Amino acid sequence: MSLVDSRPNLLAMVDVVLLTLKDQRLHVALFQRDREPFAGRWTLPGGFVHEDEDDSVADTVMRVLRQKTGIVHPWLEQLCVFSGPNRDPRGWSLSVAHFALVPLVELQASQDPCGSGAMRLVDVAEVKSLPFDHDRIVAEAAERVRSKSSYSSIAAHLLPDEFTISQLHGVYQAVVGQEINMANFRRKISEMPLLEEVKGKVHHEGRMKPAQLFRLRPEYRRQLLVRQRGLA
Amino acid sequence: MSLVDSRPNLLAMVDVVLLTLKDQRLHVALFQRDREPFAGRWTLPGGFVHEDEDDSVADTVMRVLRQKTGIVHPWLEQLCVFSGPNRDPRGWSLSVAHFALVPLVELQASQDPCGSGAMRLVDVAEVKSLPFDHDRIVAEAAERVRSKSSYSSIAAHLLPDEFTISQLHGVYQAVVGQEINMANFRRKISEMPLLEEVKGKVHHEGRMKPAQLFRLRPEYRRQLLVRQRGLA
DNA sequence: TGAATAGTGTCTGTTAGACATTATCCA
DNA sequence: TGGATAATGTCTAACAGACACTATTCA
Repeated sequence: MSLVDSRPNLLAMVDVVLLTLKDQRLHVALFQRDREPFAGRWTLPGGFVHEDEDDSVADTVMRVLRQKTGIVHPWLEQLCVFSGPNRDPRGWSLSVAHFALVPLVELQASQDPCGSGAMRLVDVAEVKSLPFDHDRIVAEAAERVRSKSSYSSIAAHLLPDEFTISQLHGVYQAVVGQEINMANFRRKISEMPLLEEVKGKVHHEGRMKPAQLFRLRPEYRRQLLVRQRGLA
Repeated sequence: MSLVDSRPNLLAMVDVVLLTLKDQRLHVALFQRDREPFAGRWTLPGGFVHEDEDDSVADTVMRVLRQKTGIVHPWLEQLCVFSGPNRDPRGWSLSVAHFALVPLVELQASQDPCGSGAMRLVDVAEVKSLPFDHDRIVAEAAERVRSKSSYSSIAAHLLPDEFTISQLHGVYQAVVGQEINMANFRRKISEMPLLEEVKGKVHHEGRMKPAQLFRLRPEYRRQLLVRQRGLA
Protein backbone atom coordinates (compact mmCIF):
# COMPACT_ATOMS: atom_id res chain seq x y z
CA MET A 1 0.00 0.00 0.00
CA SER A 2 1.64 3.21 -1.09
CA LEU A 3 1.03 6.42 0.76
CA VAL A 4 -0.51 8.00 -2.29
CA ASP A 5 -3.00 5.17 -2.68
CA SER A 6 -4.09 5.58 0.89
CA ARG A 7 -5.30 9.18 0.52
CA PRO A 8 -5.67 10.14 -3.07
CA ASN A 9 -8.05 13.08 -2.85
CA LEU A 10 -8.84 13.78 0.74
CA LEU A 11 -9.51 17.36 1.82
CA ALA A 12 -8.28 18.19 5.32
CA MET A 13 -9.75 21.36 6.72
CA VAL A 14 -11.00 23.16 9.80
CA ASP A 15 -14.25 24.99 10.47
CA VAL A 16 -14.77 27.42 13.32
CA VAL A 17 -17.97 28.20 15.16
CA LEU A 18 -17.17 31.67 16.44
CA LEU A 19 -19.66 32.42 19.20
CA THR A 20 -20.50 35.59 21.04
CA LEU A 21 -23.31 36.99 23.10
CA LYS A 22 -25.48 39.74 21.61
CA ASP A 23 -28.78 41.01 23.02
CA GLN A 24 -28.58 38.25 25.63
CA ARG A 25 -28.61 35.55 22.92
CA LEU A 26 -25.84 33.29 21.67
CA HIS A 27 -24.83 34.34 18.15
CA VAL A 28 -22.56 32.74 15.58
CA ALA A 29 -20.35 34.69 13.17
CA LEU A 30 -20.97 33.82 9.51
CA PHE A 31 -18.88 34.99 6.57
CA GLN A 32 -19.77 35.44 2.95
CA ARG A 33 -17.84 33.05 0.70
CA ASP A 34 -15.84 34.74 -2.04
CA ARG A 35 -15.27 31.62 -4.16
CA GLU A 36 -16.85 28.37 -5.30
CA PRO A 37 -18.38 26.22 -4.10
CA PHE A 38 -21.24 28.21 -2.61
CA ALA A 39 -19.77 31.61 -3.58
CA GLY A 40 -21.80 34.41 -2.04
CA ARG A 41 -23.39 32.15 0.58
CA TRP A 42 -22.91 32.63 4.31
CA THR A 43 -20.86 29.92 6.03
CA LEU A 44 -18.60 29.26 8.96
CA PRO A 45 -15.05 30.52 8.58
CA GLY A 46 -12.76 27.67 7.67
CA GLY A 47 -9.83 26.65 5.58
CA PHE A 48 -7.50 23.89 4.51
CA VAL A 49 -4.64 22.69 6.63
CA HIS A 50 -1.42 24.18 5.31
CA GLU A 51 1.36 21.78 6.13
CA ASP A 52 4.04 24.34 5.41
CA GLU A 53 2.60 26.96 7.79
CA ASP A 54 0.67 25.05 10.46
CA ASP A 55 2.16 22.91 13.20
CA SER A 56 -1.23 21.50 14.17
CA VAL A 57 -4.90 21.93 13.30
CA ALA A 58 -5.10 24.43 16.18
CA ASP A 59 -2.59 26.53 14.24
CA THR A 60 -4.79 26.28 11.18
CA VAL A 61 -7.73 27.58 13.19
CA MET A 62 -5.74 30.46 14.65
CA ARG A 63 -4.51 31.41 11.19
CA VAL A 64 -8.04 31.35 9.77
CA LEU A 65 -9.40 33.43 12.63
CA ARG A 66 -6.57 35.92 12.38
CA GLN A 67 -7.04 36.34 8.65
CA LYS A 68 -10.81 36.62 8.68
CA THR A 69 -11.44 38.51 11.91
CA GLY A 70 -8.15 39.75 13.34
CA ILE A 71 -8.92 37.91 16.55
CA VAL A 72 -5.77 36.57 18.16
CA HIS A 73 -6.52 35.05 21.55
CA PRO A 74 -10.04 33.67 21.73
CA TRP A 75 -11.17 30.87 23.97
CA LEU A 76 -10.76 27.93 21.60
CA GLU A 77 -11.73 24.27 21.84
CA GLN A 78 -11.79 21.37 19.46
CA LEU A 79 -15.34 20.18 18.90
CA CYS A 80 -15.24 17.05 16.74
CA VAL A 81 -14.55 15.81 13.26
CA PHE A 82 -17.11 15.86 10.47
CA SER A 83 -16.22 13.71 7.50
CA GLY A 84 -17.52 11.91 4.47
CA PRO A 85 -17.72 11.91 0.69
CA ASN A 86 -20.75 14.19 0.35
CA ARG A 87 -20.43 17.02 2.83
CA ASP A 88 -18.27 19.04 0.43
CA PRO A 89 -18.86 18.95 -3.34
CA ARG A 90 -15.11 19.04 -3.97
CA GLY A 91 -14.73 15.49 -2.67
CA TRP A 92 -14.15 13.33 0.40
CA SER A 93 -13.46 15.79 3.15
CA LEU A 94 -12.49 15.76 6.80
CA SER A 95 -13.13 18.89 8.78
CA VAL A 96 -11.94 19.37 12.34
CA ALA A 97 -14.65 21.57 13.80
CA HIS A 98 -13.73 23.98 16.60
CA PHE A 99 -15.63 26.53 18.56
CA ALA A 100 -14.33 29.86 19.81
CA LEU A 101 -15.81 32.23 22.36
CA VAL A 102 -15.19 35.97 22.21
CA PRO A 103 -16.78 39.02 23.84
CA LEU A 104 -18.92 41.03 21.45
CA VAL A 105 -16.79 44.18 21.81
CA GLU A 106 -13.70 42.33 20.68
CA LEU A 107 -15.49 40.96 17.65
CA GLN A 108 -16.80 44.39 16.70
CA ALA A 109 -13.41 46.00 17.22
CA SER A 110 -11.49 43.53 15.10
CA GLN A 111 -14.00 43.16 12.33
CA ASP A 112 -13.30 46.25 10.25
CA PRO A 113 -9.50 46.56 10.42
CA CYS A 114 -9.07 43.43 8.34
CA GLY A 115 -11.95 44.06 6.02
CA SER A 116 -11.74 40.60 4.52
CA GLY A 117 -15.33 40.12 3.42
CA ALA A 118 -18.59 40.75 5.16
CA MET A 119 -19.38 39.21 8.54
CA ARG A 120 -22.79 38.66 10.05
CA LEU A 121 -23.92 37.63 13.51
CA VAL A 122 -26.83 35.21 13.56
CA ASP A 123 -28.75 33.90 16.56
CA VAL A 124 -27.77 30.24 16.82
CA ALA A 125 -31.42 29.31 17.26
CA GLU A 126 -32.18 30.80 13.86
CA VAL A 127 -29.35 29.27 11.89
CA LYS A 128 -30.63 27.19 9.01
CA SER A 129 -29.87 26.12 5.45
CA LEU A 130 -26.15 26.79 5.63
CA PRO A 131 -24.00 25.16 2.95
CA PHE A 132 -22.00 22.00 3.63
CA ASP A 133 -23.04 20.49 6.98
CA HIS A 134 -22.52 23.77 8.79
CA ASP A 135 -26.01 23.69 10.32
CA ARG A 136 -25.04 20.56 12.21
CA ILE A 137 -21.68 21.95 13.24
CA VAL A 138 -23.30 25.08 14.68
CA ALA A 139 -25.90 22.99 16.51
CA GLU A 140 -23.22 20.73 17.99
CA ALA A 141 -21.13 23.69 19.11
CA ALA A 142 -24.06 25.47 20.72
CA GLU A 143 -25.06 22.30 22.51
CA ARG A 144 -21.50 21.74 23.72
CA VAL A 145 -21.24 25.26 25.11
CA ARG A 146 -24.66 24.99 26.72
CA SER A 147 -23.77 21.68 28.30
CA LYS A 148 -20.34 22.78 29.55
CA SER A 149 -21.83 25.99 30.94
CA SER A 150 -23.93 24.04 33.39
CA TYR A 151 -20.88 22.84 35.30
CA SER A 152 -17.92 25.01 34.30
CA SER A 153 -16.69 28.55 34.00
CA ILE A 154 -16.62 28.46 30.20
CA ALA A 155 -19.32 31.07 29.57
CA ALA A 156 -17.26 33.75 31.31
CA HIS A 157 -15.19 33.94 28.13
CA LEU A 158 -18.14 35.53 26.37
CA LEU A 159 -17.61 38.65 28.50
CA PRO A 160 -14.85 41.27 28.43
CA ASP A 161 -12.02 40.95 30.95
CA GLU A 162 -13.89 42.88 33.62
CA PHE A 163 -17.55 42.34 34.37
CA THR A 164 -20.13 42.43 37.13
CA ILE A 165 -21.82 39.44 38.72
CA SER A 166 -25.06 40.56 37.13
CA GLN A 167 -23.52 40.44 33.70
CA LEU A 168 -22.10 36.98 34.33
CA HIS A 169 -25.50 35.91 35.58
CA GLY A 170 -27.07 37.19 32.38
CA VAL A 171 -24.58 35.30 30.24
CA TYR A 172 -25.27 32.05 32.03
CA GLN A 173 -29.00 32.50 31.76
CA ALA A 174 -28.70 33.23 28.06
CA VAL A 175 -26.44 30.29 27.31
CA VAL A 176 -28.21 27.60 29.30
CA GLY A 177 -31.55 29.06 28.26
CA GLN A 178 -33.30 29.08 31.59
CA GLU A 179 -33.75 31.34 34.55
CA ILE A 180 -31.15 31.10 37.29
CA ASN A 181 -31.92 32.47 40.71
CA MET A 182 -29.71 35.51 41.15
CA ALA A 183 -29.07 35.17 44.88
CA ASN A 184 -28.06 31.53 44.61
CA PHE A 185 -25.92 32.20 41.56
CA ARG A 186 -24.12 34.92 43.47
CA ARG A 187 -23.48 32.64 46.40
CA LYS A 188 -22.15 29.79 44.30
CA ILE A 189 -19.91 32.01 42.21
CA SER A 190 -18.40 33.65 45.26
CA GLU A 191 -17.85 30.33 47.04
CA MET A 192 -15.69 29.27 44.09
CA PRO A 193 -12.15 30.48 43.58
CA LEU A 194 -13.13 31.69 40.10
CA LEU A 195 -13.24 35.47 40.41
CA GLU A 196 -11.27 38.27 41.98
CA GLU A 197 -12.42 41.80 42.69
CA VAL A 198 -11.05 44.60 40.57
CA LYS A 199 -10.35 46.74 43.59
CA GLY A 200 -11.88 50.17 43.53
CA LYS A 201 -13.60 49.72 40.19
CA VAL A 202 -17.33 49.67 39.79
CA HIS A 203 -19.63 49.50 36.84
CA HIS A 204 -22.03 52.40 36.59
CA GLU A 205 -25.11 52.21 34.44
CA GLY A 206 -28.21 54.37 34.46
CA ARG A 207 -29.16 55.73 37.83
CA MET A 208 -28.87 52.53 39.81
CA LYS A 209 -26.50 51.40 42.50
CA PRO A 210 -23.08 50.79 40.92
CA ALA A 211 -21.83 47.22 40.84
CA GLN A 212 -18.45 45.82 41.79
CA LEU A 213 -16.31 44.73 38.84
CA PHE A 214 -14.65 41.32 38.84
CA ARG A 215 -12.23 39.49 36.60
CA LEU A 216 -11.26 35.85 36.19
CA ARG A 217 -8.41 34.79 38.43
CA PRO A 218 -5.29 34.36 36.30
CA GLU A 219 -5.31 30.57 36.71
CA TYR A 220 -8.71 30.36 35.00
CA ARG A 221 -8.04 32.69 32.09
CA ARG A 222 -6.67 29.86 29.97
CA GLN A 223 -8.27 26.92 31.70
CA LEU A 224 -11.74 26.03 32.93
CA LEU A 225 -12.93 25.79 36.47
CA VAL A 226 -15.08 22.69 36.63
CA ARG A 227 -17.56 22.42 39.46
CA GLN A 228 -18.64 19.04 40.73
CA ARG A 229 -22.24 19.98 41.36
CA GLY A 230 -22.96 22.57 38.71
CA LEU A 231 -23.38 26.28 38.46
CA ALA A 232 -26.97 26.56 37.43
CA MET B 1 -5.24 28.04 -4.87
CA SER B 2 -5.53 24.60 -6.40
CA LEU B 3 -6.78 21.68 -4.40
CA VAL B 4 -3.49 19.86 -4.76
CA ASP B 5 -1.54 22.81 -3.41
CA SER B 6 -3.73 22.96 -0.37
CA ARG B 7 -2.95 19.46 0.90
CA PRO B 8 0.06 18.05 -0.84
CA ASN B 9 1.20 15.33 1.51
CA LEU B 10 -1.17 15.13 4.41
CA LEU B 11 -1.80 11.75 6.02
CA ALA B 12 -5.35 11.29 7.27
CA MET B 13 -5.77 8.40 9.67
CA VAL B 14 -7.53 7.08 12.74
CA ASP B 15 -6.18 5.53 15.92
CA VAL B 16 -8.25 3.52 18.36
CA VAL B 17 -7.77 3.17 22.09
CA LEU B 18 -9.49 -0.17 22.66
CA LEU B 19 -10.20 -0.43 26.37
CA THR B 20 -11.34 -3.30 28.52
CA LEU B 21 -11.34 -4.27 32.17
CA LYS B 22 -9.00 -7.03 33.32
CA ASP B 23 -8.18 -7.90 36.92
CA GLN B 24 -10.18 -4.86 37.99
CA ARG B 25 -7.87 -2.54 36.05
CA LEU B 26 -8.41 -0.61 32.86
CA HIS B 27 -6.32 -2.14 30.06
CA VAL B 28 -5.59 -1.01 26.53
CA ALA B 29 -5.16 -3.36 23.56
CA LEU B 30 -1.85 -2.92 21.73
CA PHE B 31 -0.89 -4.56 18.45
CA GLN B 32 2.50 -5.40 17.02
CA ARG B 33 3.23 -3.43 13.86
CA ASP B 34 4.07 -5.54 10.82
CA ARG B 35 5.56 -2.74 8.71
CA GLU B 36 7.62 0.40 8.85
CA PRO B 37 7.74 2.77 10.54
CA PHE B 38 8.22 1.16 13.93
CA ALA B 39 7.88 -2.41 12.62
CA GLY B 40 7.73 -4.87 15.51
CA ARG B 41 6.79 -2.21 18.04
CA TRP B 42 3.51 -2.26 19.99
CA THR B 43 1.08 0.51 19.07
CA LEU B 44 -2.58 1.39 18.97
CA PRO B 45 -4.53 -0.13 16.09
CA GLY B 46 -5.04 2.45 13.38
CA GLY B 47 -5.12 3.03 9.67
CA PHE B 48 -5.54 5.49 6.88
CA VAL B 49 -8.91 6.78 5.77
CA HIS B 50 -9.93 4.94 2.60
CA GLU B 51 -12.15 7.27 0.63
CA ASP B 52 -13.37 4.48 -1.60
CA GLU B 53 -14.51 2.26 1.28
CA ASP B 54 -15.32 4.58 4.17
CA ASP B 55 -18.26 6.95 4.39
CA SER B 56 -16.86 8.67 7.48
CA VAL B 57 -13.95 8.36 9.90
CA ALA B 58 -16.24 6.26 12.09
CA ASP B 59 -16.38 3.78 9.21
CA THR B 60 -12.61 3.78 9.07
CA VAL B 61 -12.47 2.92 12.75
CA MET B 62 -15.01 0.13 12.42
CA ARG B 63 -13.10 -1.32 9.48
CA VAL B 64 -9.80 -1.22 11.40
CA LEU B 65 -11.37 -2.85 14.45
CA ARG B 66 -13.07 -5.52 12.37
CA GLN B 67 -9.86 -6.35 10.53
CA LYS B 68 -7.60 -6.40 13.57
CA THR B 69 -9.87 -7.86 16.23
CA GLY B 70 -13.08 -9.11 14.65
CA ILE B 71 -15.02 -6.84 16.97
CA VAL B 72 -18.14 -5.50 15.30
CA HIS B 73 -20.27 -3.53 17.76
CA PRO B 74 -18.16 -1.94 20.47
CA TRP B 75 -19.05 1.18 22.36
CA LEU B 76 -17.27 3.78 20.25
CA GLU B 77 -16.63 7.49 20.70
CA GLN B 78 -14.55 10.09 18.98
CA LEU B 79 -11.85 11.41 21.29
CA CYS B 80 -10.01 14.24 19.51
CA VAL B 81 -7.62 15.00 16.72
CA PHE B 82 -3.86 14.75 17.07
CA SER B 83 -1.95 16.47 14.31
CA GLY B 84 1.36 17.95 13.28
CA PRO B 85 4.44 17.52 11.15
CA ASN B 86 6.43 15.40 13.60
CA ARG B 87 4.09 12.87 15.20
CA ASP B 88 4.54 10.43 12.28
CA PRO B 89 7.89 10.09 10.48
CA ARG B 90 6.08 9.71 7.14
CA GLY B 91 5.04 13.35 7.20
CA TRP B 92 2.41 15.84 8.33
CA SER B 93 -0.35 13.71 9.75
CA LEU B 94 -3.80 14.14 11.18
CA SER B 95 -5.16 11.31 13.27
CA VAL B 96 -8.72 11.20 14.54
CA ALA B 97 -8.34 9.36 17.83
CA HIS B 98 -11.25 7.26 19.08
CA PHE B 99 -11.81 5.09 22.07
CA ALA B 100 -13.78 1.87 22.22
CA LEU B 101 -15.03 -0.09 25.21
CA VAL B 102 -15.52 -3.85 25.09
CA PRO B 103 -16.04 -6.56 27.70
CA LEU B 104 -12.97 -8.71 28.20
CA VAL B 105 -14.74 -11.91 27.13
CA GLU B 106 -15.62 -10.41 23.78
CA LEU B 107 -12.06 -9.31 23.20
CA GLN B 108 -10.72 -12.75 24.09
CA ALA B 109 -13.30 -14.49 21.91
CA SER B 110 -12.64 -12.42 18.83
CA GLN B 111 -8.90 -12.24 19.09
CA ASP B 112 -7.89 -15.63 17.72
CA PRO B 113 -10.37 -16.15 14.85
CA CYS B 114 -8.82 -13.34 12.84
CA GLY B 115 -5.24 -14.07 13.82
CA SER B 116 -4.00 -10.83 12.31
CA GLY B 117 -0.91 -10.25 14.39
CA ALA B 118 -0.30 -10.46 18.08
CA MET B 119 -2.40 -8.48 20.55
CA ARG B 120 -1.44 -7.53 24.10
CA LEU B 121 -3.43 -6.03 26.94
CA VAL B 122 -1.53 -3.45 28.97
CA ASP B 123 -2.64 -1.68 32.13
CA VAL B 124 -3.24 1.93 31.07
CA ALA B 125 -1.30 3.11 34.10
CA GLU B 126 1.77 1.27 32.84
CA VAL B 127 1.70 2.39 29.22
CA LYS B 128 4.87 4.17 28.23
CA SER B 129 7.27 4.74 25.36
CA LEU B 130 4.82 3.89 22.62
CA PRO B 131 5.73 5.04 19.11
CA PHE B 132 4.14 8.12 17.55
CA ASP B 133 2.22 10.09 20.19
CA HIS B 134 0.27 7.03 21.28
CA ASP B 135 1.22 7.51 24.95
CA ARG B 136 -0.66 10.79 24.95
CA ILE B 137 -3.62 9.33 23.09
CA VAL B 138 -3.95 6.51 25.62
CA ALA B 139 -3.68 8.96 28.52
CA GLU B 140 -6.34 11.22 27.02
CA ALA B 141 -8.69 8.30 26.41
CA ALA B 142 -8.28 6.91 29.91
CA GLU B 143 -8.88 10.33 31.38
CA ARG B 144 -11.98 10.83 29.23
CA VAL B 145 -13.46 7.49 30.30
CA ARG B 146 -12.61 8.16 33.94
CA SER B 147 -14.21 11.57 33.78
CA LYS B 148 -17.36 10.44 31.96
CA SER B 149 -17.74 7.51 34.36
CA SER B 150 -18.28 9.87 37.24
CA TYR B 151 -21.56 11.11 35.84
CA SER B 152 -22.71 8.67 33.18
CA SER B 153 -23.45 5.04 32.45
CA ILE B 154 -20.48 4.67 30.11
CA ALA B 155 -18.51 2.16 32.18
CA ALA B 156 -21.31 -0.40 31.92
CA HIS B 157 -20.08 -1.10 28.40
CA LEU B 158 -16.98 -2.72 29.88
CA LEU B 159 -19.18 -5.57 31.12
CA PRO B 160 -20.98 -8.34 29.21
CA ASP B 161 -24.68 -7.89 28.45
CA GLU B 162 -25.76 -9.36 31.77
CA PHE B 163 -24.10 -8.51 35.05
CA THR B 164 -24.71 -8.08 38.76
CA ILE B 165 -24.75 -4.82 40.67
CA SER B 166 -21.59 -5.96 42.43
CA GLN B 167 -19.80 -6.36 39.12
CA LEU B 168 -20.96 -2.95 37.97
CA HIS B 169 -19.79 -1.52 41.27
CA GLY B 170 -16.39 -3.10 40.74
CA VAL B 171 -16.10 -1.64 37.25
CA TYR B 172 -16.88 1.84 38.46
CA GLN B 173 -14.42 1.59 41.31
CA ALA B 174 -11.73 0.40 38.94
CA VAL B 175 -12.33 3.08 36.35
CA VAL B 176 -12.65 6.10 38.62
CA GLY B 177 -9.88 4.73 40.79
CA GLN B 178 -11.44 5.21 44.19
CA GLU B 179 -13.64 3.33 46.62
CA ILE B 180 -17.37 3.77 46.18
CA ASN B 181 -19.69 2.88 49.03
CA MET B 182 -21.57 -0.20 47.90
CA ALA B 183 -24.88 0.56 49.59
CA ASN B 184 -25.06 4.08 48.18
CA PHE B 185 -23.99 2.91 44.74
CA ARG B 186 -26.78 0.34 44.79
CA ARG B 187 -29.33 2.94 45.77
CA LYS B 188 -28.31 5.43 43.13
CA ILE B 189 -28.16 2.85 40.36
CA SER B 190 -31.59 1.50 41.20
CA GLU B 191 -33.13 4.96 41.42
CA MET B 192 -32.06 5.51 37.81
CA PRO B 193 -33.91 4.05 34.86
CA LEU B 194 -30.64 2.49 33.68
CA LEU B 195 -31.04 -1.22 34.42
CA GLU B 196 -33.68 -3.90 34.14
CA GLU B 197 -33.77 -7.25 35.91
CA VAL B 198 -33.10 -10.36 33.90
CA LYS B 199 -36.07 -12.15 35.40
CA GLY B 200 -35.31 -15.44 37.02
CA LYS B 201 -31.61 -15.30 36.32
CA VAL B 202 -29.02 -15.07 39.02
CA HIS B 203 -25.27 -15.13 39.06
CA HIS B 204 -23.85 -17.92 41.18
CA GLU B 205 -20.27 -17.83 42.29
CA GLY B 206 -18.60 -19.78 45.07
CA ARG B 207 -20.81 -20.70 47.98
CA MET B 208 -22.28 -17.26 48.55
CA LYS B 209 -25.74 -15.88 48.15
CA PRO B 210 -26.49 -15.68 44.42
CA ALA B 211 -26.93 -12.23 42.93
CA GLN B 212 -29.64 -10.94 40.64
CA LEU B 213 -28.54 -10.38 37.04
CA PHE B 214 -29.32 -7.10 35.30
CA ARG B 215 -28.92 -5.72 31.82
CA LEU B 216 -28.96 -2.23 30.35
CA ARG B 217 -32.41 -1.08 29.32
CA PRO B 218 -32.61 -1.11 25.51
CA GLU B 219 -32.66 2.69 25.31
CA TYR B 220 -29.25 2.90 26.97
CA ARG B 221 -27.48 0.20 24.98
CA ARG B 222 -26.45 2.65 22.27
CA GLN B 223 -26.68 5.88 24.22
CA LEU B 224 -25.49 7.10 27.58
CA LEU B 225 -27.55 7.85 30.61
CA VAL B 226 -26.17 11.08 32.03
CA ARG B 227 -26.88 11.83 35.67
CA GLN B 228 -27.00 15.39 36.87
CA ARG B 229 -25.37 14.72 40.20
CA GLY B 230 -22.98 11.91 39.50
CA LEU B 231 -22.74 8.23 40.16
CA ALA B 232 -19.73 8.02 42.40
C1' DT C 1 -38.73 59.36 48.59
C1' DG C 2 -39.29 56.15 45.08
C1' DA C 3 -37.54 53.35 41.48
C1' DA C 4 -34.16 50.32 40.22
C1' DT C 5 -30.47 47.33 40.80
C1' DA C 6 -26.70 45.42 44.11
C1' DG C 7 -25.99 42.40 47.50
C1' DT C 8 -27.08 39.44 52.08
C1' DG C 9 -29.56 36.32 55.25
C1' DT C 10 -32.52 32.50 56.26
C1' DC C 11 -35.45 28.58 55.71
C1' DT C 12 -36.53 24.00 53.78
C1' DG C 13 -36.61 19.82 51.13
C1' DT C 14 -33.42 16.78 48.89
C1' DT C 15 -29.57 13.99 48.66
C1' DA C 16 -24.80 12.11 49.18
C1' DG C 17 -22.22 9.61 52.27
C1' DA C 18 -21.50 6.77 56.39
C1' DC C 19 -22.80 2.85 58.56
C1' DA C 20 -25.93 -0.56 60.79
C1' DT C 21 -28.88 -4.30 59.80
C1' DT C 22 -31.26 -8.07 57.63
C1' DA C 23 -31.46 -11.80 53.99
C1' DT C 24 -29.87 -15.77 51.58
C1' DC C 25 -26.93 -18.97 49.97
C1' DC C 26 -23.57 -23.22 50.76
C1' DA C 27 -20.30 -26.07 53.11
C1' DT D 1 -24.25 -22.96 62.24
C1' DG D 2 -20.94 -19.90 60.44
C1' DG D 3 -18.88 -17.52 56.75
C1' DA D 4 -19.53 -14.90 52.88
C1' DT D 5 -21.86 -11.88 49.89
C1' DA D 6 -26.52 -9.71 48.56
C1' DA D 7 -29.64 -6.30 49.57
C1' DT D 8 -32.18 -2.87 52.57
C1' DG D 9 -32.84 0.67 56.15
C1' DT D 10 -31.54 4.78 58.85
C1' DC D 11 -29.10 8.81 60.38
C1' DT D 12 -26.74 13.21 59.42
C1' DA D 13 -24.40 16.96 57.35
C1' DA D 14 -24.18 19.52 53.18
C1' DC D 15 -26.32 21.91 49.68
C1' DA D 16 -29.58 23.60 46.01
C1' DG D 17 -33.48 26.33 45.48
C1' DA D 18 -36.88 29.66 47.07
C1' DC D 19 -37.57 33.96 48.84
C1' DA D 20 -37.50 37.78 52.14
C1' DC D 21 -34.75 41.44 53.28
C1' DT D 22 -31.25 45.31 53.40
C1' DA D 23 -28.11 48.65 50.89
C1' DT D 24 -26.95 52.15 47.67
C1' DT D 25 -27.36 54.95 43.89
C1' DC D 26 -29.84 58.92 41.12
C1' DA D 27 -33.76 61.59 39.64
